[in-house]
Amino acid sequence: MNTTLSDIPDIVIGRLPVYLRTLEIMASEGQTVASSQHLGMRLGISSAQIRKDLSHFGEFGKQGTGYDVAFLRSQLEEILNVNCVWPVVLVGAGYLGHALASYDGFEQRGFRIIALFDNDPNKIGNRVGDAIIVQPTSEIAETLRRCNCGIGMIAVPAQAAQQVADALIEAGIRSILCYAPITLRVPEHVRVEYIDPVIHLQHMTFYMQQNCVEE
Amino acid sequence: MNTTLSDIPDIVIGRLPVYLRTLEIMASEGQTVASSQHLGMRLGISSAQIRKDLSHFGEFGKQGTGYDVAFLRSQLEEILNVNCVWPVVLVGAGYLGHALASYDGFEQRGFRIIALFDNDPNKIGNRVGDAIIVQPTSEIAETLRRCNCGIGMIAVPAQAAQQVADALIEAGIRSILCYAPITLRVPEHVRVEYIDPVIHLQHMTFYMQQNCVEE
DNA sequence: CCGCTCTTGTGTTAAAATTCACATGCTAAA
DNA sequence: TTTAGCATGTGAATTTTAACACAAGAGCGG
Repeated sequence: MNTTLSDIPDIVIGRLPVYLRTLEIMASEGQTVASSQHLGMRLGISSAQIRKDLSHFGEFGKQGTGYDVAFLRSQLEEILNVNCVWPVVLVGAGYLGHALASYDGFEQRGFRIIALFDNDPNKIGNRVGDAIIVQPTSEIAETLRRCNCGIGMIAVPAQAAQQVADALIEAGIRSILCYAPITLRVPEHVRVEYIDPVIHLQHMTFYMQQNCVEE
Repeated sequence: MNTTLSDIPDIVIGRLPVYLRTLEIMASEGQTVASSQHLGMRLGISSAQIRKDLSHFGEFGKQGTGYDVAFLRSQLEEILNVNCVWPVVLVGAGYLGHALASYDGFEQRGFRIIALFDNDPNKIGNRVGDAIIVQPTSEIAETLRRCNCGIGMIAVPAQAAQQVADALIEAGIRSILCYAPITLRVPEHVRVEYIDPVIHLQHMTFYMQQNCVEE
């Protein structure tokens, strides 16, 4: 650990949440220590990569033993800034929006959906999940400001997604997780990540011959 | 193009679906040609990378003009094996399973969910989406064989996911798209990709200071 | 036909990511 | 205490990925 945070490769950062997720599971299984080799086997990556990744942030292991699961977990939570709960707003109250708003896996891993927006008058006012009421998209800006919320998720149809992104950006969003199958145009200071299952499926079919029927 | 398909880096393959998706959108916008620079601007990557990626598969462009959108699209569809419709089975009929089963964006991009499984007796027999009936998980093997289906999606809670994956593998699945927040243990010949929104959110929060409240 | 502009495809270079390999140090058992 | 077995952290080597830069070709206006 002799570099500044901004020098650490983004690809390394991208693996840390996977390490953290695995440590959570191992903790729930009652395991108290984990070697880089053990972790690597579990994740299908090399032990050297895990050690090198972690070494960017400090020395968390003990020679001859490995890593203390609880300790490394807390260190990773701190590094990733998830030893707390981040408010997140969600736009889109379709099937996907419902699924996300109802998902109970966010809270324990650092996130809480605090608002759900849609511009369908039939949906506005409906309750989704335990405590979320669908609000009109016109209230995005105010909610973001009031809750000091920097993260948005977009779960609207592709043709509406850029417009929604623009509204979020205008309201000061800093990070967007986009489920719509498009690449958003955003200013430099806004980070966007994408989830599109078809991208993954098409990646898979490249390696699959045969078995493709119809049309 | 002087290499075999297996020599092409996986990271290159991973970008092709993004190119294809963008070409589909451009086509729907009425654009007939696209230069690598134009495409690169739109995607936030360099034009050189796009040209180099495509050059693994052939020469699709025209100097001075760029690429014909319809032609490049059809070439990419062929390369990715999505000029057809792949049958896909889905396991898990919770909120997420409903969202996926109801999503109309699969069909036009090469995939059709042909079966939905769950082991909750209260869900079995229910209709989801237009034509899908929830079946018991015990029927996975037979359905896979009957439909000659090689792709599965897992949308069950984390603690059930490995068991579901094992059943799919036992039934001869070749690729799995896993929405459960765990890393699956699978044999060499089975390809797995993962979708976990929290991984993306935690990647984002690394770069976000402040604004994290509570707990 | 000429000259200018544009864009591809690719050889080369540069940068980034991963793996190797080992000195160092901890643990446990005898 | 000594010895054998492990596992870390990290420079160095290797492999992979991305960027550069340009010759060659196409289009277009005059």
